[in-house]
Amino acid sequence: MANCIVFHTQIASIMEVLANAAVAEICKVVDDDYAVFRLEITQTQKENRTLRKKLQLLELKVARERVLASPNSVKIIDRYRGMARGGHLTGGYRSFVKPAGHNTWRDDQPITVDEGSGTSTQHIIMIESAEAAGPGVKQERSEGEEDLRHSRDIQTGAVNEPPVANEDPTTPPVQPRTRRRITEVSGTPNAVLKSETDTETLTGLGQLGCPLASRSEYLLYGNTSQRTVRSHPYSSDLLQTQNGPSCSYATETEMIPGDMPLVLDTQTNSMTGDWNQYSSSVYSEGFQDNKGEGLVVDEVTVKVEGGAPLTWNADQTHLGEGHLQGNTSDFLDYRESLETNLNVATHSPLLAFRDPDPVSTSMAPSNSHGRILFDEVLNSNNRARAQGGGATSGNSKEKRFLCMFCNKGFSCPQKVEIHQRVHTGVKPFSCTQCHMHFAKAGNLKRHHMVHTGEKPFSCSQCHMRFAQAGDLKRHQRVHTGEKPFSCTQCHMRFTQAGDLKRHQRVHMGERPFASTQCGKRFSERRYLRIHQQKKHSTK
DNA sequence: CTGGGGATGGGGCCC
DNA sequence: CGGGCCCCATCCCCA
Repeated sequence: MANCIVFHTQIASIMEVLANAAVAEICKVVDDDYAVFRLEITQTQKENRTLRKKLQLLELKVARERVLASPNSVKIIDRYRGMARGGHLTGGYRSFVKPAGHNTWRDDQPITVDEGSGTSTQHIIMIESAEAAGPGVKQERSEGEEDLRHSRDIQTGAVNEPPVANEDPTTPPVQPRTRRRITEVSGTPNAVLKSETDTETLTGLGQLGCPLASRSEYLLYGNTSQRTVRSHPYSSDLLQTQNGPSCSYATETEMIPGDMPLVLDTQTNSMTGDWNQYSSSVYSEGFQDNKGEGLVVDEVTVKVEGGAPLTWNADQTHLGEGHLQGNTSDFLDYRESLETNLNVATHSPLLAFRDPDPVSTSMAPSNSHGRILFDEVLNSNNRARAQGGGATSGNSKEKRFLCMFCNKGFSCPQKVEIHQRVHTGVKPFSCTQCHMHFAKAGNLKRHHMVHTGEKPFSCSQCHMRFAQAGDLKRHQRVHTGEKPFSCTQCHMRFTQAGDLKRHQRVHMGERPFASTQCGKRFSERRYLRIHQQKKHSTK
């Protein structure tokens, strides 16, 4: 019995020793592998850092070479720079900026009053062809001395506080603080787009490493998104890291994507009513030139060639609900497209500094907008074709001017500028007799017939008259019986495409209009409206 | 739910 | 190059 006990004790001790040995072995193996793994990670990270630095150096070098080689090839021109230097920009010019369909106007919305004749707030960015090596964008500082002062103002201001105008210190910051009557803002030189980059405007570019493009083939036409950063409440953080007042670009190391403030988070307000915050920061240099003050514009005179000056009175603040119901969703759709299309987002003013992905943001040396655009253009052709709009080469009329929002190609920069109003919501042409605003002069002219009652198109088969030829054409299907739009799911045929589309909701069971109160959904907006009216009357 | 007209948005072409 | 115009698509509203 005693032997048996001793035997069991021995077995137990042996097993314990074996178990300990096994655990030790396992631990050793794990530790070894872990150490190796960590070592590999560390080495990879070091390699990445080294390569990144090399890449930056190379790009900087190429950029400088290009600046020396071709000083005139890329222009981002502020036609108002001269005004700013002359000290006449205390009020700035206003960008009449509104997201398409944003159905409320605020007094402080900046206003742009020009047609695509080269008198807009936007800038042109020329982009190198895909064949050219290295980044091909140079950006001309546009604010000039005004901007430098602005930068200093921000830098000396309190961190995380929005820029405050000096004109009226009694007014709370960010609130509209001045009311100005602006006239003849469109009287700026039309030749801006053709002007050459002078040497003065190159100041600071060497630091920026934003190169000039030679033999430019594609042009992106747009805004400088760094403005978004500057007007952002956190922008002072970014600005304070800059090397000099002439440089408004932060380098990659300065603008750590992961730590980057999400501009859109703030600007999301713009989608829910504070569009002005976005529009001012991105599109209105007047805003910048006024050190961030929110501006109130009472009245703007739009000079339209051959016509009487058109005025928009800010007191007529609201666009008609009916006119904008659809457009609101248009803008939201656009925003959604930006958010779901990273390629677009990288150069969108909305999202230019939003991307927290260090890879995408590090694409650009110094995070320069130009490089982002450059990268974008390299990929633009296929996408533009996919979007059905932008053939950028191979056409009889080469469309080498690209929209910076959707990459659609146009044959000349003015067309791009006009087209980009689709995205920016800029509507420089205002009706003198109502609140309506239009992106194109022709649309305003056409709209004018609403007020005059002019209906030059008369039906030959009935008494009906129409203001537009297309309306007459559409009407004549009533007489001809032509119903070119047929439902694929039933026998129904329609004279209008919209009728077919509306009808197809019957089959789809689509109910896109939901009540915000009870969530009940309707196939058409009017049913929702009726429902809400009923709810309202029962309260 | 359909028919039909009013009106705007926006691209393209022409002068 | 810029303006004007045409045209199509689309939305909206009312009957």
